[in-house]
Amino acid sequence: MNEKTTPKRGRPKTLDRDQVVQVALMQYWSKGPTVVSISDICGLTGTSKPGVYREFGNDDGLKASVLETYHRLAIQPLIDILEKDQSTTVTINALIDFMTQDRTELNIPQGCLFVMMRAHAQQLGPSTCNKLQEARRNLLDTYEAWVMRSKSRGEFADIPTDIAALFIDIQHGGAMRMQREGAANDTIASVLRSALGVLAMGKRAGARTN
Amino acid sequence: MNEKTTPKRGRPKTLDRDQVVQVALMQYWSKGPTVVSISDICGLTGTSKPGVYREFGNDDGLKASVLETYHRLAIQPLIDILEKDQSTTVTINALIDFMTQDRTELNIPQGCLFVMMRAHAQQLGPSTCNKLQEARRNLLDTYEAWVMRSKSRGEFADIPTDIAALFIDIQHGGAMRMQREGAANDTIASVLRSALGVLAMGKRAGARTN
DNA sequence: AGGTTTTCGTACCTCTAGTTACATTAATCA
DNA sequence: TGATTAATGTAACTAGAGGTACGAAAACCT
Repeated sequence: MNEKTTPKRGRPKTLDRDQVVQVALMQYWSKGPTVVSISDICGLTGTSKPGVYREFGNDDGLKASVLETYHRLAIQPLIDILEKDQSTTVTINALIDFMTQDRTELNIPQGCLFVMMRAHAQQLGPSTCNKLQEARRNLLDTYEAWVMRSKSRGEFADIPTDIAALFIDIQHGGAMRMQREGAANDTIASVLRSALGVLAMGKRAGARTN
Repeated sequence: MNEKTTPKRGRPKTLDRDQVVQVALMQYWSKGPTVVSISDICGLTGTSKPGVYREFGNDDGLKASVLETYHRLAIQPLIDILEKDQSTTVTINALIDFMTQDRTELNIPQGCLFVMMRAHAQQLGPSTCNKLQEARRNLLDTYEAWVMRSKSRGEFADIPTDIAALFIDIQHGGAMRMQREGAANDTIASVLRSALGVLAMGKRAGARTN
């Protein structure tokens, strides 16, 4: 049910929801989610403010929609890498390659909108924050599932699963932030190799129990 | 020269610069540097807005002053740990202990103002950004110096110095962000042990050259 | 054609941020 | 006492943000 019914009554809609989301997405991603105003987006899309408010309710609604789209667009590929059943080291390398792609030649902004939004959560509305939490849980769960599969193959270091997931999350965030601040992708890749390299296999000297 | 001359001429100053900086510091630290307004700080310190502007020039000036104070207060101790000549593992443990102190019982906000400011750099003025860069270079240099000393003692893993410094920076930022988001200090410490543990000694299996 | 329905966009509102003009106050000096 | 100096704080201003009231427009149905 709830098929996109096409009621022919009334003035036809001209507002292009997807376009607004796309433009907002690129703006938030390239300039920061708290720096771009609704008016900016209206100007860039040629829509009116009431149009945007009719479609998304409010600022929070727009940002939440954008985040949803961003998840499909930029986070899912990362998840896909983790869910493909490959050896641990191959997956790690794929992750690194994915994170350190050359963004300029793909016309994609540097950094990660999800990571940026997390850092600006204080200035975001409740729906956006919910979606943020959701996305985070989703990612952490994916990390954990991957770690557990890796462990079952005996290919993973002796680190508690939840800790490992948080560790990966930190490296991802760090890489995205470095990229955003202009670091060379080679440099970022080196750091990631040093960091994620630990996860594969080897027993490490036990860390202090403290 | 330029001793704090105490000219008795004119109306005596009542504005307490240090108090304003302290209050602003705590506000920025606990609520985020871009969420607290000048008016808020005026309200909390009982000073007038023109008073603040006379003293700091503008928002940017106040934030820059706060960051300077924050550096002395919260970053220097971390630097001190690194500059104390101790074995690599002892230093690492000291770093972890320092980062995962219980903040609530010390009446110190969670997280790190410096890390937060970096994430909000787009919304900060030029002086603040300069001080931010400066502080970052200072930290990275300290990391590098420590790494080199560790290496010369043969106590450090086979990782390029600059990469190691960036790696440490990421772990620090990650830990501070986790703390801010409410993670338990024990959890954070576990992640840090897994992460920083790599730095000490052992030859690791060479990461892919790619 | 005239009513109905749905969307449109101009022009506004409110609120808060950063910032400043200016008259006032409180001290010293002559 | 009155001039000088240096600080004070009230009360504004400007700009831009999020958000909305409301009449016009564009389709349909009868």
